[in-house]
Amino acid sequence: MNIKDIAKISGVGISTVSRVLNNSGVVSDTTRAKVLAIVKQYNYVPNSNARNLKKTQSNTIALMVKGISNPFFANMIKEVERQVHLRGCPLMIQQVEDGVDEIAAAMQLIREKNLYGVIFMGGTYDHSEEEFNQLGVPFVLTTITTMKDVDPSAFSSVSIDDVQSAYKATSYLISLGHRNICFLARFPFMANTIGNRRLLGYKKALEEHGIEYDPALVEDCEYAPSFGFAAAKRLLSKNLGVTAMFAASDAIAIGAAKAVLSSGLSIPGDVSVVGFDGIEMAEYYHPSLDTISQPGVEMAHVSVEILFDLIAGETANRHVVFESMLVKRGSSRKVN
Amino acid sequence: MNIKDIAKISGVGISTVSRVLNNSGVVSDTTRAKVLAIVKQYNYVPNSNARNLKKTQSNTIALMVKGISNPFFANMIKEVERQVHLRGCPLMIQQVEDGVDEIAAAMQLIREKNLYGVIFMGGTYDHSEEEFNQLGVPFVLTTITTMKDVDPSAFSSVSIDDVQSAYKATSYLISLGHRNICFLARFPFMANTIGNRRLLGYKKALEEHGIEYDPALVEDCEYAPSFGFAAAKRLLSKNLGVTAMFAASDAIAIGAAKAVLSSGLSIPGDVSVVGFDGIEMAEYYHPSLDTISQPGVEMAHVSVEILFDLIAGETANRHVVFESMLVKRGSSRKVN
DNA sequence: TCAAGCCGTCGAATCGTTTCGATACACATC
DNA sequence: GATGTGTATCGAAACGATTCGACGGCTTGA
Repeated sequence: MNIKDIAKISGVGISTVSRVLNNSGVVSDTTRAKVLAIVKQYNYVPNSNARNLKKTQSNTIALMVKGISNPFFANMIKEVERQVHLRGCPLMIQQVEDGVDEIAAAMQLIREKNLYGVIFMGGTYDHSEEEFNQLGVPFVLTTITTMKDVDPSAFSSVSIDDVQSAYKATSYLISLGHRNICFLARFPFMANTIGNRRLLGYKKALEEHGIEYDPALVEDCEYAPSFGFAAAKRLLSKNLGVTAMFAASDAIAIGAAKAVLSSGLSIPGDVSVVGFDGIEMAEYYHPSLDTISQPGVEMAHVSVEILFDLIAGETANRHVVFESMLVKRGSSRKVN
Repeated sequence: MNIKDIAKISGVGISTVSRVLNNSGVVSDTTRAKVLAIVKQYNYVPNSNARNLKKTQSNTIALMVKGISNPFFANMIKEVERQVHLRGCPLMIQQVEDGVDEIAAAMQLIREKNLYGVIFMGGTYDHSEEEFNQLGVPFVLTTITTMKDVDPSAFSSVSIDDVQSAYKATSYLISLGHRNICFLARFPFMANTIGNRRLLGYKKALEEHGIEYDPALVEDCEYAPSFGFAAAKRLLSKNLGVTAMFAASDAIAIGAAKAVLSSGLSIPGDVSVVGFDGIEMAEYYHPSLDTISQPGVEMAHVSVEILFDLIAGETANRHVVFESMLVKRGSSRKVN
């Protein structure tokens, strides 16, 4: 069943059917009604391959994401899918494995599928302005840090201020009287990752309060409970008198908390713990974990909004920086 | 840059380029090398809209899923994406909102995009054999229950035995001496959902051990911590002398555990808790939660495998039922 | 009455592939 | 030298949509 069949059955020309379906050009009301009836009757759906071929553009949006199963991302993906779907577009999701060039992967997809737009989510991008520009379709960087100094007018982005957020968390712990605060995050061998940016905030808070930075208090670990657990175990075994832990994700915090609790220490009695992200599980941990919460759903929502604005012809790139929120639930306490 | 350009630059015919790119037909080694060099030089990627149009079939796989952000699903989705990607196919993900007809949504996508195949993940399907058959492309049902009695030869599926798994968990708690065991799951107003199937197993275990089934011990709640928390609170307030809780998901179990712990009761001292799924967070909860673990990654893997077998021409449908595993970690204890 | 203008419609060309039938050449066979 | 058999290649016709230029018939005003 194709447009030709519909045309024949309706007794009109092919182009008339096309115009009815696309609401373009002029069609008399009677013809329109007639055609729509036939379309409905035969349950006809236009073939998007043909349509996209002719228009040299598809309505598909691609999401390039690092780590689909990360709960914070999963939540954002859900909202991205919902919003994109709401706008009548299919969503293609591609996971970017470590070591894969995200832009190159997206380029391939764009050329192959004539994509409508791309959302990049998570990770650190080592790309120049030209590489971004080569994409040739609208795109938005969501919760992404860039290694190279890219001119902000060359792309749109949605993020939080990682330095400031980590500063906030660390300052909070310091204000509670903590001095030996450790920091758990992932520090790959490159600059300006999320881990490094949060480390900057951590250091800044220490410095401002006259606390010397001790590298032994910083542990490298991936953003998952098992790694947080191991990292916290390593830290505790160093006997540095740690009274507080700040983790760069709730998943890490949960693992770290487990390490603390299973060592017979209490939270927040012996060790205070603050996480990052604001995932639901952290709230239902026992004790409920304090955290720096990111408005993931809004961030996803705005990302899609910006993308479709760009698609609609908006030329000015936008950079939306959301405010993170320190959520106090009871996994930290005052010491003296 | 299209195939015509490549042909012209290489000094060969269009069809020769096509044959080189598709490894079909005969092409001399020298010509092949020459063409491939040009393709590489110009970074040419065939337009899949044109290709799919001509072949009236795309290489795109669609995943229809209920609740992307559910951690158990998120983990499976990750593996599905990886496996599909590995086979060189793009993955389209569509979230199925409550009340939406999954098959109809898939149908639309199939017609529109000439899909290669579809994986349905999660939920309860109220569809007849004919409706499934109408899809017209290979498909696999993963962790899905069906309301209608569909002839098993009409579809492929990957699942665990929900009745047996719930039976296993309940029997375990009974063997530890528990009598007042409550059960938390979602019971929508329809038959044969996952919740209902697990309820069957729960009941069967009770019956076999001569324990009378008490509806007051069963609470309806969605598969998320907040609902588990609320449900457990409700239960505890009934003062039924509950000594054990069996939750139909780890997310529920985490919420329920929180309710128990924050009521001043201990786990497993006062109440034993057993979850379902085997997500990472449950292991790092404190105490680590016992659970019925499903091999999600393998299930995802096998789903993709079956799908591609079907695409490759396999005609026999397969039903793979995985074994669930009772994982004991310390959130249950013996009572007398 | 006729030219001008508008409305509604049509058909043909086009998008970038795949694929089938045709062709051109080299070489062996009789 | 005519015929047959491969091998390597080519061109043209699809696939199913969009869109532009053209056209027929109607109204309108001079």
